[in-house]
Amino acid sequence: MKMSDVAKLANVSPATVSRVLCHPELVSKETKQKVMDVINEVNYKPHAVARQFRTKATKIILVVVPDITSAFFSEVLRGIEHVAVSSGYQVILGDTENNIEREAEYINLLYQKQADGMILLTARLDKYKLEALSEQYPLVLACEYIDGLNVPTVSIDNISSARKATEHLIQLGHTRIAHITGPINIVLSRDRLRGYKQAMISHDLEIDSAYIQEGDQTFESGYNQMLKLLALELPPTAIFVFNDDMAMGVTKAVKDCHLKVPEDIAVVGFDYIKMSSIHEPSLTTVAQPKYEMGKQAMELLLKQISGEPLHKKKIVMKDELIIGESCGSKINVIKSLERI
Amino acid sequence: MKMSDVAKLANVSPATVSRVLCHPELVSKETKQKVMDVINEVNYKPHAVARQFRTKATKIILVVVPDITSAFFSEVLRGIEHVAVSSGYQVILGDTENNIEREAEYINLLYQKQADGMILLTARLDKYKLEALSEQYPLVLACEYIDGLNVPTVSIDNISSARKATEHLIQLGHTRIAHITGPINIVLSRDRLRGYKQAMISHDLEIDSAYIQEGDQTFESGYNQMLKLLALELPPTAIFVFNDDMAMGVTKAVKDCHLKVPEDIAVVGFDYIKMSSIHEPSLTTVAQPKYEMGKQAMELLLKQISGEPLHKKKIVMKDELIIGESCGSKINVIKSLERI
DNA sequence: CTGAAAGCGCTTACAG
DNA sequence: CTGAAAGCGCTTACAG
Repeated sequence: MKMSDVAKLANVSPATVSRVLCHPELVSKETKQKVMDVINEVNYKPHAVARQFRTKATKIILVVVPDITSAFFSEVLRGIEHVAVSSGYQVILGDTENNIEREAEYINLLYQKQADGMILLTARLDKYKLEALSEQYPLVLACEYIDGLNVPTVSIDNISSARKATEHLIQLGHTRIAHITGPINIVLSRDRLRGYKQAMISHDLEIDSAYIQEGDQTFESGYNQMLKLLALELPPTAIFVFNDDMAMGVTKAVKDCHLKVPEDIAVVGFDYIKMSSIHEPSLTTVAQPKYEMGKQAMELLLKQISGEPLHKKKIVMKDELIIGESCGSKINVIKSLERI
Repeated sequence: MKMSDVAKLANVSPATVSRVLCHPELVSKETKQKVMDVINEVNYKPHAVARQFRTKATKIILVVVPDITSAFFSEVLRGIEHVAVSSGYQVILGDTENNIEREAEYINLLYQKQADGMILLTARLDKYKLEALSEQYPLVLACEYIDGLNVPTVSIDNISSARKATEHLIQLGHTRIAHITGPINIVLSRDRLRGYKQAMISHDLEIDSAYIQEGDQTFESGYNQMLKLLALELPPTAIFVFNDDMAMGVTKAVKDCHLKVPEDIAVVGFDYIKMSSIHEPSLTTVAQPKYEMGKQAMELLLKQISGEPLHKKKIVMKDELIIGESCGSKINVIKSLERI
């Protein structure tokens, strides 16, 4: 059943059927009724691809994620999907499984006009390639970003949030504070490390390179890196960890060494994933507004698609230090005051 | 840049360019080379939608998920995506946020020929509607299913796995065994409840209706339902829980009542999500081969799309009882022997 | 307010 | 092995 069949049954031209569907305000009430009756009677559904082909708009956007099974990204994705669907867009999911080549492959979908725009939740590709791409197609970076890149981006200020997390430990009286970073080839890891260092330096605390270990984001690596730190001659009394998964691995390592969190070691994580409050002890951690970041990213993309000018290319979201039991402090929530 | 432009530059017809791209074996070596040179030089990418329109195949499949943020579904989804991408398909993500109407909306994408097929990870729609749909379009149910429905399905045998989980508790000597179900409008909940009852009856244990509580799958509801059970005059000594999220809520409730898992209450969960082994105590739980189920579902869908006859319409995957510390037993893994 | 006609960019059956 | 031509199902600028 196609549009011309509907037209015949309703005794109108295909153009009129199309107008009833796309621009009903251009059609007389009677004609509209007549056409709608036929459409409902035969349960006609317009052929989406034909429409896409004709209008040069797919109403599809592509979201590239480094790992869909991560509790963090799936929340962001949900925010994106929610806004997309309520704006009539569908979401193609691109899981790179942390593989840079797959990241590059998904970009082809844009060149092939399979999608009207793209949101990258991972930004490990070449800076200039991304910049060029962004000039040709609607593109938004979210969560991850690239320094000095002129592409619309939604993220938190990772440097300042890492600084605040570290300062929280300093304010509790700790001086031997370690840091487990994420993979150091990711900007997020470098920025959080920078925030940690800023806090240490501004409080005249020594940065001991043995206190800085690189993890790979997993529970296991948090566990292993913590064992290393505990084996030092002078182990740290507190640690700021790149993400909650590793922070949970850290507390496990502490327990396995017959020490206690927070009595012997204070721990701060990052992300405020669901498990961080269920975990025992519950984690003190930096919350990113995951769902909201997804929504903002999609809205930024929609603006680009519709050709609206962007007032702000960089949206910096507010983070929040959530105080759990893993540092032994009693305060409840320190909201970030900074805003850009 | 379109195909006819490439054709001009290469001094061939558009048909030949198309053949180079789609059926290179039909083109002479020299022509092929000449055309490929031009394609690379101008970086030509075929227009995906035009191709889809012409061939009546989108190379897109739709996956409908009740909740993308669930650790369980995101693993299944990853399995689907992996097979899809390596077969040249893209995945449109349909998150219903547990809303039946949104489930129905996504089905429209099939009627509008936006996708070549669909995998449903949720099956809450009308049975006959689904059966009719399955006759018209490639369709696979995975994880969830509908009794007596003649639609290709991938799942575990939930009744037998729930029976085994309950029997594990019985074998440890428990007689007062409770069960927290999932939302009872979902088949999975009803089937796991049935397995629980079968185990109790076949060991001549009384089924006390006060020992059966309905949860909503969340940590919080596991917590709340367990508090109810512990408030009974004669509380249970063991409990089989519909899923791991609720099982973690259960152990939290037990602790908050100054009791211990497994010493005072033994707990069995379901799903073997990542957290269940990190949790303390680690959970005894039923593992479903999540990733593998996703792969199988996609392969079943691909067969339907390519018109291959299906030997088996129902694929029943093996489950496995993972023994953690939450029941106090020492055995390691009881593999299910059943297979269909 | 409505219709006739063109055309979006490909692929493929047909002819040579 | 290659080309000319038709056509996939819509939408929209144009004419009336």
